Amino acid sequence: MFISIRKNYEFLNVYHHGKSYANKYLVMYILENQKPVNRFGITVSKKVGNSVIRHRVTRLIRESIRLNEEQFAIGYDIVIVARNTARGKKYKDIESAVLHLGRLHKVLEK
RNA sequence: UGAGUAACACAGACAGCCGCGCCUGUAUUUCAGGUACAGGUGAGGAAAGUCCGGGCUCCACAGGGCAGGAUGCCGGAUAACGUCCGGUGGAGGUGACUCCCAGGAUAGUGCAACAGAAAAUAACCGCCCGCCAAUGGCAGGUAAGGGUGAAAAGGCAAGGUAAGAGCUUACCGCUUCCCUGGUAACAGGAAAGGCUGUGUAAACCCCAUCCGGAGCAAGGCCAGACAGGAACAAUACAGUUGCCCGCUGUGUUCCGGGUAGGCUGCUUGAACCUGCUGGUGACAGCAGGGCCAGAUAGAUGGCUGUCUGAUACAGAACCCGGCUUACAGUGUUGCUCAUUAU
RNA sequence: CGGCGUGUGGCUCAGUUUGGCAGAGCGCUGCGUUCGGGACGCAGAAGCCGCAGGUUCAAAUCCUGUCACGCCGA
Repeated sequence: MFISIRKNYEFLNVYHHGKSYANKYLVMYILENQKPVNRFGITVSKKVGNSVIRHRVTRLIRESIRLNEEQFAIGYDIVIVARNTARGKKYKDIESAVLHLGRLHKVLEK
């Protein structure tokens, strides 16, 4: 499993000093961390829905990262924020949104 | 067959591949731990809302009084409850059945808008009688009638009367007492009384019963970091809630500085399943069986295939008993009513 | 886990304590005024008081449940 960002100050650091791109379903913040690994964080706000819907979106994003982790360049902190429109979407939609944002950030190696 | 009513049950399943948390075992290693492999296990009927009750932990092993809060027909169940069961009374339904915060208004206080004479110690119109200056006025009697209102001073009939009136009587209602049945609420019956009083207690209140406070971020252990200064006070301050008493302890407040960790509590329980017994029932007892989540930014997911079609509400966070609310689609059983056939 | 508050015309708020008529300002519509507009004056419309049930003769107000939003503490 990938290494996750856990503490609130780490999230705030990425929000304040990182670069962001967004598409229809997701927002991706990215910041270089001078480490030999990537760290990922997932944020789903209460506006997206109730606990079951938020958890579902979190799982889809996590699965997308797990299956595509080797494509990412090394040495970044990456935070993915789900938007309201992400509720109820299928796995293929979320995966393509993640890969699209990765290409915008030019961190995908393929 | 149709309509209805009540009580339950399910909440997608199976197979393959790739992944996650926990436990156990084996191997390895830098050995309070990490990694790899194998096996086992892994969200709900409401996990939800947090509306009640309890366990557990700490605070004087938990005290007294006032205040405050909750409950409210009777009996029972339970660890406890505002929950449940069985009755009583009332309401709805042809019925099965369902619903009801259902104590006290002669303990006291308050309120009853508008209309109406009057909203609670009744005389506006009307009716009757008397007097006078007589198509009118004054004094008195009268609650049968009128109109107002949500509600009008027991209802209705007969007797009675100047006109009337529980003034008297029959029936009904109410109150008191007695008898019978029932643990009781209450029901049935008999007698007496006089209708001296309406409604509201989900108005204040009274009565009875119950309630100490805080909450797993409770509480305990380990490791680590830092820097102290000022003010107040033993008639003070804190520990526990609003207040007082009692008890215990010695600090409290402000400024500045530091603090991003780990372990435990953490799941064997007033539990669950099956059967028997007792009880109308809630429930209780006995026997047997197995262990059935324990995460800590938070574990159940993705893809493919089959099953007509795969879809509702919704995610444990210390635990348990209830209540309330949300919910696609199904299934089972009992009972009631209507129609038809035999 | 514990506690508090707010839902009323299109918008911002009173009224709830002590039950009986739903109000104010801005905005909107019409008329007047002005050469025209603004300002001003006059008149008017617009609300099942978040939802459901109950108590009461009568509920925005009292009681119960529920929904949404906001805030505070650990």
